[in-house]
Amino acid sequence: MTIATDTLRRMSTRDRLSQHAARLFAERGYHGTSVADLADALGIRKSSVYSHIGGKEELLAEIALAGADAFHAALDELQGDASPGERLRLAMRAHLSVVNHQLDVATVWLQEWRYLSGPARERFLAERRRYEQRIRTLLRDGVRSGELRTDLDLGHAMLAFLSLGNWAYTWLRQETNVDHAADAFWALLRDGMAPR
Amino acid sequence: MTIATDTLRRMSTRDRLSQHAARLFAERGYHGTSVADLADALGIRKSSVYSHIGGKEELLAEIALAGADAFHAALDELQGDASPGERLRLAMRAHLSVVNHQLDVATVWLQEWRYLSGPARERFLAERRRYEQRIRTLLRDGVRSGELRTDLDLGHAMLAFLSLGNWAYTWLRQETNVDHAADAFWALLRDGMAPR
DNA sequence: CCTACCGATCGGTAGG
DNA sequence: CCTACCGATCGGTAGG
Repeated sequence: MTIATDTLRRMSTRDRLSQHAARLFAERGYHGTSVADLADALGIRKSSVYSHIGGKEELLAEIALAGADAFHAALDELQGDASPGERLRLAMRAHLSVVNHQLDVATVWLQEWRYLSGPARERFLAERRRYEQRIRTLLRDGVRSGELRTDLDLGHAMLAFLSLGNWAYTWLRQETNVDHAADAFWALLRDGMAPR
Repeated sequence: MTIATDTLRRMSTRDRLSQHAARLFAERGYHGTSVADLADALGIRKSSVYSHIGGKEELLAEIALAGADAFHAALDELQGDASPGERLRLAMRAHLSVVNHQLDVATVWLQEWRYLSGPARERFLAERRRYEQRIRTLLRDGVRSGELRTDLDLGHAMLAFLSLGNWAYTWLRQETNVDHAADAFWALLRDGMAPR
């Protein structure tokens, strides 16, 4: 997400550090971004960055978990009274919306997390598994309601759903109408490419 | 692809260098892999690596273009006498087969290419566009044959097909039956998740 | 948030 | 493929 200059000025140095770190990790990769690059983005000395963080990997962990928060929060807002099929359409909208509006954080969540180690890595993987389970549950509910076929393989269906949602970080652009794209993707997954 | 030790011994140093570079770039990322890491993998000194390459980025370019070769070659082997719908099923098999059997090269092709610069980057992007066009043509042929719906959005359909194929590098494992997974994916894309 | 500094490592070259 | 070496940069610390 692009942040206006006056908004950045009002943010705390710590928050600006996270913003810039997400952007640079997404653009150049975690290993392609130095602490000096982060300091330059903030207009301070490299050593001063360590007044705000314990180490570089701490930033990576924070951003990866911010990605977890964003994707889970988007699912939380789904209408509980909509049909399961409808909720799946809205889930695709929610997912693509996070990818589009928080592309930096989403890119770290999708790609750079692999450089995490220790407990932060375990926490990340747990959040990702939980997200996958939530999508799987929505699909299962769709089968139960009769909107999806009874012989649907939930594992493959979940992988397909998330493949469409996740790979979007490679081609989504600011000007893309994400709701339109999400509806088209869900319609494709639901109805298939063959004539009905 | 895992290479047997005796096979590695029979390969030229240059070829072993490419093998190890693909593996390390895929595992640790391009910026997370040093020339010293490559030298260690070969059991030689860092400076000796430069007897074989002009620079680190040259290896990245070579591996990324090897990915292009692998994906295009897999498509080349498609049966021309099969129906377009059947060719799409085989194209998904071909794509997943490359991802599974050349996971290192595929990972560089899918992820690490973004650290390419200059002409190598342009060549990569041209190959990727050409690959996307080949998939799009297969889909168009499917519409023409009547196997796919006439109102199919070829852009979204191509993105969906490649999303399933590309994201597979994150979850495919050696023991996965890729032909089975590819057939399941293509059946899902063709018939959809809703009952027919 | 600064100056000053640390040992280790970076990609790469010279010359054999 | 080696020894020896280059200047630049790495993540990080001490002490103010």
